[in-house]
Amino acid sequence: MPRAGLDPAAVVAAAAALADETGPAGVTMGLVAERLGVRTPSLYKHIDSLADLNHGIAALAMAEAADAIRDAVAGLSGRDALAAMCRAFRDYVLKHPGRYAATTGATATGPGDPLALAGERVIGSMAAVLRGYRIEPDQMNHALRTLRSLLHGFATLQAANGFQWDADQEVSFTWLIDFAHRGLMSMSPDSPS
Amino acid sequence: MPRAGLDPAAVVAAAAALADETGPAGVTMGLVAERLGVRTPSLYKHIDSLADLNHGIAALAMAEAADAIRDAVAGLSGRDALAAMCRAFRDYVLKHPGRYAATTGATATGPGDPLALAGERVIGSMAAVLRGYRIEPDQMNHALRTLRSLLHGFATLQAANGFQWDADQEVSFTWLIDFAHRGLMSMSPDSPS
DNA sequence: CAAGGTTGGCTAATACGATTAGCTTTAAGC
DNA sequence: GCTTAAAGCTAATCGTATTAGCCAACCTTG
Repeated sequence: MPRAGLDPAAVVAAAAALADETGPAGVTMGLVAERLGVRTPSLYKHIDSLADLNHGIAALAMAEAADAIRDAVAGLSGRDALAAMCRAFRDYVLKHPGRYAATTGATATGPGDPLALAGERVIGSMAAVLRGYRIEPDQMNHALRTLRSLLHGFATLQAANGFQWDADQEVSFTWLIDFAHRGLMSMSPDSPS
Repeated sequence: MPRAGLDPAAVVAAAAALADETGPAGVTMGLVAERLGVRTPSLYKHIDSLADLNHGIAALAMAEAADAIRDAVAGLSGRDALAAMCRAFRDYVLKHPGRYAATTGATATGPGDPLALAGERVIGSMAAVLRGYRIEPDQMNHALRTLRSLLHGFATLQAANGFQWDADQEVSFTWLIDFAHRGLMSMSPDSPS
């Protein structure tokens, strides 16, 4: 019996692809194994458990999202950077709804956890964008959380088809970006109360 | 063997309580049955499946959230209404993280689905609050989606302990409300671009 | 190149949770 | 007091995660 040449990253990658196709609940050890041309128990040579596999998918998704955002905002600033970041994040989640869904509920085990590190990279790119707005330094964390909430919320709701009625979601997202831009502008210290 | 006097609502209520205590993954037919003093198969006299039970939990959570928001904004308008609504929603999710988590991923089966109806009630209260801002009628849907995304995102991230660093989350939420208020104000048609 | 140990795959077995089948008793209505 | 639908039970089935233990394939080292 020839070897399949697997490693943890390959298993996680196959599971992530499966998650995107079937949804997070469709990620089963049997299906992942089948896709890799291997029997189910063999997966345990590379991952600890299904929970561990989901954690790996979440870390992969967060890292890919961080890359997408970093690339999107490179060379941009101000409102252009904000818009590019929002779209990059939203596009990533729409393109990979299953693996991003794995991040909801996944909790980092510690500061060195790849999931935590990837999350830090996302936050870092967001912070760079926010530097284009005149936010007081001691309010930066609040602004980051708010922005992250806005994007996470929109992306997950849209990915889950949570928006029932059918006004164009692309127009809504453009509206959201405008709203965020104006809100951030008005939070600068010399803006009227 | 005396009867337990169950009905679908009682089963869903017990499951929802369990979800809050153990997380959504902890909701198992066996545990729900045990909590109701009944054997597992008996639950199937009241619900169709575990998926059906989760759907019921989601509908319950959405209905309770709708009630909380309705009560919170009663008699208020403008910025006060916005703040009260945001806090009511956030507080509800923090108080019932498990059952609210059931709404992510639950999808309404049709227009008459209780989950859809409860969602409409939430949207309705949000729309009432937004009427205090001068939003163009054809942009109301965009504003609703944006507001919902913001709240859903913040509440779920906080409930999942997704905010790693430890700046006071209450202060962050106050900042978020201020941000939303200013953003909405500036989206009025006579505001500068 | 041959020996030996480590790794990655396999089959078989176990455990647990969801679900179904079919029986029995309760309780509600006539 | 009967009849009957509903609500509970036990027993059985099935799918999925996980573990145990075996064997072949690769890598190392002489």
